[in-house]
Amino acid sequence: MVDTNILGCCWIELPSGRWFPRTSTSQFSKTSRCQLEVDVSWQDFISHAPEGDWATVARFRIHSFDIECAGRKGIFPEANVDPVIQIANVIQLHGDGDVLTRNVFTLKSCAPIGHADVFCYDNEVDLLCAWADFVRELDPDIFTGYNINNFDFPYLLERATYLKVSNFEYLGRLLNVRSVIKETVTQTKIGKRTYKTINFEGRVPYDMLLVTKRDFKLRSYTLNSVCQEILGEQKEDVHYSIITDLQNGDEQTRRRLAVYCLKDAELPVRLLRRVLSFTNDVEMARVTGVPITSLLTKGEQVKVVAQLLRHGKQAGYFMPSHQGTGGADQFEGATVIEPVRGYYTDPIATLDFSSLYPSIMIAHNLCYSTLLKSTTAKTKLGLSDDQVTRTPANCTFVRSSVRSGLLPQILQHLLAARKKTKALLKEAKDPVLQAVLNGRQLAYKISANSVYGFTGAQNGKLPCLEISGSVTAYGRAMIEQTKREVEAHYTVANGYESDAKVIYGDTDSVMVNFKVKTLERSMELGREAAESISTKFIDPIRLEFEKVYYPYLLINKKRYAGLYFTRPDKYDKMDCKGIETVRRDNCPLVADVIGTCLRKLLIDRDPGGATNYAKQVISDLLQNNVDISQLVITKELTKNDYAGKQAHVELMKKIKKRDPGNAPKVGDRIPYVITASTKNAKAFEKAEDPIYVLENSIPIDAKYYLENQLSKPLVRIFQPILGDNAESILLRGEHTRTKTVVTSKVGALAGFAKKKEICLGCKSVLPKDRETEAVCAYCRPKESTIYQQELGHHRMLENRFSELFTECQRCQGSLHEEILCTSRDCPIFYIRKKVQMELESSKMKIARFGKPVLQDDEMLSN
DNA sequence: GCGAGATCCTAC
DNA sequence: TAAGGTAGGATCTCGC
Repeated sequence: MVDTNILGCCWIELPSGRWFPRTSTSQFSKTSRCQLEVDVSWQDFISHAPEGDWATVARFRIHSFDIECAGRKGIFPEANVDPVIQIANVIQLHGDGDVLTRNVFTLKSCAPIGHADVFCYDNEVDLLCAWADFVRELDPDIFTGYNINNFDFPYLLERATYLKVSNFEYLGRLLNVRSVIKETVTQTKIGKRTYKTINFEGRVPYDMLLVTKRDFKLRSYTLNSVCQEILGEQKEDVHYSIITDLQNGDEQTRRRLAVYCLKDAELPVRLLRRVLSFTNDVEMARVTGVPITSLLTKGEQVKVVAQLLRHGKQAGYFMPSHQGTGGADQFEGATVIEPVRGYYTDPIATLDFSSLYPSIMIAHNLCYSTLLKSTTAKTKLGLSDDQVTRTPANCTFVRSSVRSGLLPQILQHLLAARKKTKALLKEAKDPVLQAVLNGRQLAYKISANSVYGFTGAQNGKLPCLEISGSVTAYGRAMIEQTKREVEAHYTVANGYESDAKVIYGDTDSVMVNFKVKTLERSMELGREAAESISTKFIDPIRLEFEKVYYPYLLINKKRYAGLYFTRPDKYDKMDCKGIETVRRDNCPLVADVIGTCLRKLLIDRDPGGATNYAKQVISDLLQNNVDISQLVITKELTKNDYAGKQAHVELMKKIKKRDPGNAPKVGDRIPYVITASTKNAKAFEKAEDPIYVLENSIPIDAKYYLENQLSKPLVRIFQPILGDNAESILLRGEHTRTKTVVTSKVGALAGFAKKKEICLGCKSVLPKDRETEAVCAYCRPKESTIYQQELGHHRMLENRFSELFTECQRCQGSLHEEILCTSRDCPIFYIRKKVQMELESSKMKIARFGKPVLQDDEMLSN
């Protein structure tokens, strides 16, 4: 055996020519082989299905369910105390439009439901037993629901164990194998976290909460909010404290609960049908060779490891088991070209390296198995200069003529497979097949891109900073070279109309101002430049012309907006990068205003209209005419211990005391609004739960929203267009005068402040002895007219309220029941609440006019 | 008032 | 044995 460990980081060459890990045999059998075995076990029966066999995917049986438990006030349900009272089930075949079955298992009687079977049980043990039997008989391929991994499944299993329900836990397809909760406690730098995993041999738990969190960037991830965003429909949101009351009522209130529960089981199925994520995940599982569940519960690493194992085995390699060094040295990343900030009314062409990092790794044969670790390795192995490559990061790799690396092979396979899939996609007619192929080509792309990250993951399975550092170093050199080539070639001296200028670039792209007037010419030059510069790089590195921005607003590094053209005749979209419109850490008001202003500026090219609009919004804001749902800021709670004080963290602590059952946990996004308070109060002291604010009429700090939320983003987008007086135009003017704020029901002063009654006609303060009257002496002659006005206003509010009420009833699917919904994601909820308050106050105003006088016809009719 | 540091979220 | 990476803007708190 020849030890050549200088070649490669930890590989040993055996006489047979095969490559084995340097780790001992015992370690190998404990880790690598285990992984290989798991890799081809039953778990990914789907991922090993033949690649062309997409039709089988469409017939998987999906079982979606949702449980309700009777919790206690202020306490999150605990499985050894609070009973499971209902389980709703919805069954569907994947790819089918129609639901096969709907049913609900209830504790105690429940009135019949038109569209679902109802099974009632007198005791909980029978209910759970029957449900488990139902699952086994149904024999689903896929379990789904919303938050089933972290709530419904663990709760059911814990509850069944507590109640000693016999045989409940046999929920998988293997006889005699129980589904058990495995808890792993991990200590990260973020804090202590426990993960729960449950085995269901032969079935795939596919939690839609995990899917939406992974695939969509949303302000809120409640089922309600997600459905609103993705399906465009709301569901009612019943506060957990009401559920117990409904259960303790009669068969009608339990039916009410069952309908609610059924909806929660049905929505995940609809989500699944809409987002096609399962199809994509099946493809991803096939491409990478990872069980589908891992795609939701684990990170990017497992995919790369699985591919390394699969391809490595084929090529005769074994993967070494790496001991995490916990190293913390960072390596240098990509270059971001210093932007030439401004508003461009010339077309700006964008050139991109496609799949930059994968193509670098292929082009330079960067791999664990081609790295020369020591400086003497080259001479020791007798390699000549043209057999090795020295990277800009000062690392040496052997060329593919000596040995072709494993990573480049994997990447080539992925890129070639993607190309093939895209060609098939072009010819595909069937929409299901199109979706499958699109998912597959996407999986190939994502897979290829995560290989680089894997080599740079220091706490990962097999980090190799020589590779990742070299990749980024090549990238930096390439973007610089591209910039130089463009600016050197496209000059007046070379016969072009102007000297081209690279105004910005990030990692793998350059934005070029060719200083030409038309889209056509810019595209033509862009294509030409991409073509000619590509020839200066090694295969398969390619620079491509992708799009033209016209006009283009370049605010800062990683912050810009522009109209995106791929053809000269019509823009594809307005593209915003890094600007408030795409960020979730501000309130919707800011995102909407900035979005609208940008559209007015870039699409309509109407700066006047944009400023007027912005001024109007500022005026509305200061006059409290902006709906509270527009002012809700959400931020993610990312850890348990924070160094400094922050609004969302302090609010979380407040809610924990007030309503512990509803307290947010790490990983949740916390919604809050900023309320008016003492003058120099910090923002974290003024943050409050939007619903609490609404229910207690706490005034909003409009000034905060103007000064700390709206003003800077507005100035940033207007300044490049209007110049330095943008700020004075927008923020100082008649429209910024403030109106008095509504008084609060809570707070230190609320008990002392005595509201002075004013005349409903001229708004003058009424003298003390006439406070109960509606108008002052001066307005007395006009009293009838003023009354009519108030009445008209009151009626308008009544109509508005009844419209909103009907809308909520429609949402909850019933027109003759009380509305229980308190969804903090629903704008209608906020408006309904607000109109209700206004209606109350209007009623009181009208009462001040006294009893209607009978002679008045108008009043008689009321 | 200013700068450092923490934090969030995004671009690539 | 849980975990792709770095660059970077914006905002807020806190200490000076």
